[in-house]
Amino acid sequence: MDEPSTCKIKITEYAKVCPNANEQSIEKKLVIDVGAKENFGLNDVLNRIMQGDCIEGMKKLPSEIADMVFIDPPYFLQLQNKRLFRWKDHTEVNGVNDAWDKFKSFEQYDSFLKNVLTEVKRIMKPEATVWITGTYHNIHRIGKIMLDMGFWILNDVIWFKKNPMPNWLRVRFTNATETLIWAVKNGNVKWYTFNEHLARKFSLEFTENFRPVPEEEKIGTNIWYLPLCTGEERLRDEKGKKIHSTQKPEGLLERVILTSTKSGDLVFDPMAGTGTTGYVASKLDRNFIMIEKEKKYIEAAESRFVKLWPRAE
Amino acid sequence: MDEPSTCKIKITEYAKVCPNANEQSIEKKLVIDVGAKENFGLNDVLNRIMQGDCIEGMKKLPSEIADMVFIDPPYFLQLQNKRLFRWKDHTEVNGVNDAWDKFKSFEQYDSFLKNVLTEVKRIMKPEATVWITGTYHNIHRIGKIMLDMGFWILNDVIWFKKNPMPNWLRVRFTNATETLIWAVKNGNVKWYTFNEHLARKFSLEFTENFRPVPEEEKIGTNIWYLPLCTGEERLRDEKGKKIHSTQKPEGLLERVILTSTKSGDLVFDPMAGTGTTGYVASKLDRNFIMIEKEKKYIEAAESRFVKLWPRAE
DNA sequence: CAAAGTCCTGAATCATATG
DNA sequence: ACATATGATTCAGGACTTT
Repeated sequence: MDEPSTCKIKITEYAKVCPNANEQSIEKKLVIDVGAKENFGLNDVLNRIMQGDCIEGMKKLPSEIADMVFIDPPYFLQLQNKRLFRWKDHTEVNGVNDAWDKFKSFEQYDSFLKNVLTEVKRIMKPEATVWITGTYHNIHRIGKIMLDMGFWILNDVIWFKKNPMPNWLRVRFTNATETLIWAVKNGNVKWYTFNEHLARKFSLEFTENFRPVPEEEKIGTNIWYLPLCTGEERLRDEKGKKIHSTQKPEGLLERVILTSTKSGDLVFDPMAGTGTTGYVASKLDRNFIMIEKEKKYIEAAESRFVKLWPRAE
Repeated sequence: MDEPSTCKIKITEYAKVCPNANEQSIEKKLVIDVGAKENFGLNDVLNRIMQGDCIEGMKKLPSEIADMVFIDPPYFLQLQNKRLFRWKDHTEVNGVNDAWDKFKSFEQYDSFLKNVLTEVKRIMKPEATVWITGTYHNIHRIGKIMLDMGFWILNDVIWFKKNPMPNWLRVRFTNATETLIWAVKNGNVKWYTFNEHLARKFSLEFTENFRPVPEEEKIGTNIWYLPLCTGEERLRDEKGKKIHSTQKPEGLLERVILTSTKSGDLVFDPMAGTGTTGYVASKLDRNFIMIEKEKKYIEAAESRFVKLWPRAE
């Protein structure tokens, strides 16, 4: 809209930050090891992915640098190693079974999230906002921790999935939603960014496909109607296997970023996975800093940026 | 559907339970004081409202009697009075400001809810389910407590309000949802009641508002699209002032009761307010036990039952 | 080439019975 | 406590295949 682009980084600007950038090494330069320095300045990490533990990485970052933080933590699904088959074709449902989603106890999970949120709070600018995703497995634990830490919740935003996996044993409602908590550091923060006209647009996008919407009805509600991450967008390996079991759709990040940041803002993601947050941020003229531990996810993220950013001359 | 009506209580049956029932005193007999006895048997309280403190009342009830429990607790909106008026009900400055929603701290709120849930768990039959409502102010605290207590969450159900109060200051998304947690006592419970065909029906109503009605029913997703409690349904005093600031719509209780109970089941509500739970349960051929402290709410509830139940001969 | 049909799969705490 | 077999059929979106 009418926000000025203050510090947009594309490859030419990016090269200034990373002076040794060249055509052959661009993929390397996107990534910086968390252990590379004692502490990182903003220019060390701007529009880069820090490879390593997120707590360690965050502790090395300056305070009050991020305009918005997006956190997609492990959900701690506790699937109990049960296997679920589709009767029709005897195929097995490929659920989340990653090591990073396993915790020994609620206490351990809570402790991890509290440590994350403590550093996140420090890294946030005074007027910054934070988004965090979850389902009923984890979102309540997170919300409770945030309230206890003084975070002030602005909204619960409901992601209503267009194409959820149906509950075909019919023992529950089909779980078609995820919840995003949107919050500021405390109740005194008033000047955070909220682009209300875009919130309206996203809220009514699906309604308007089906019927005319009266003007008075055009409010930006806290429900987003979006499909899962599938098709071309889903990152897969040579064998066609999905690289990350819970890759978020770009559309979700677009909504998060467009409603809660301005052009040129700095978006921080401490658990980046395949880098959807920074990738979308960059496409939308925002800057980013991301942290991710697993190499295979980082490599997938790199492949996205290589396509996005033209090579340096 | 095809469930037999096992122990439906209308006024004639009710008179058997309360042998001194007669035309003049029916309204009194609906209510029983929590202090009336040391302990209550099922027949003492079946289809009656216990007047008094809910913890005290629950402690006097037998174990494992309820097939389903519905809890509409205080939401604890009071942290910073300035913000409240934006978020609750139709009135602008005159939102929820009731004594029952005031707690001194998160700890006090948590403690209250934990005590409630401890008794609720005891009162639930082994295969019973429990519903509890909230917004982002309180639902996360409740969810966390429930998980810690071993409750096993089946679903988050999102009540998407047809007519939420618009956020006219445009500083947040319009908060158009409330969340209901639906749970069993622990993860081993498998034979709880879930009427999947009705879940589908309710889910379809959402769809109907946004697109042409499909030929076949959709899956039963965890989103319900319902208006707030307004109009005729809203209980008001002589001056037209609403009696309860957060009266739940009957449609919400219909969905809760129809999807998770069978005809003849016993529904328990420890914080009954104006008695919507028992009123709807009774209309749907379920039995109820309710507890409520405030006399003005109980009188409003009585007025509903007087209309519902014909006088005894 | 368009249209229609097939196949696969998704953050899922999805059941029961028999060894 | 595991592991395995059985049972009996959900849906939207997208990629792919066939007509």
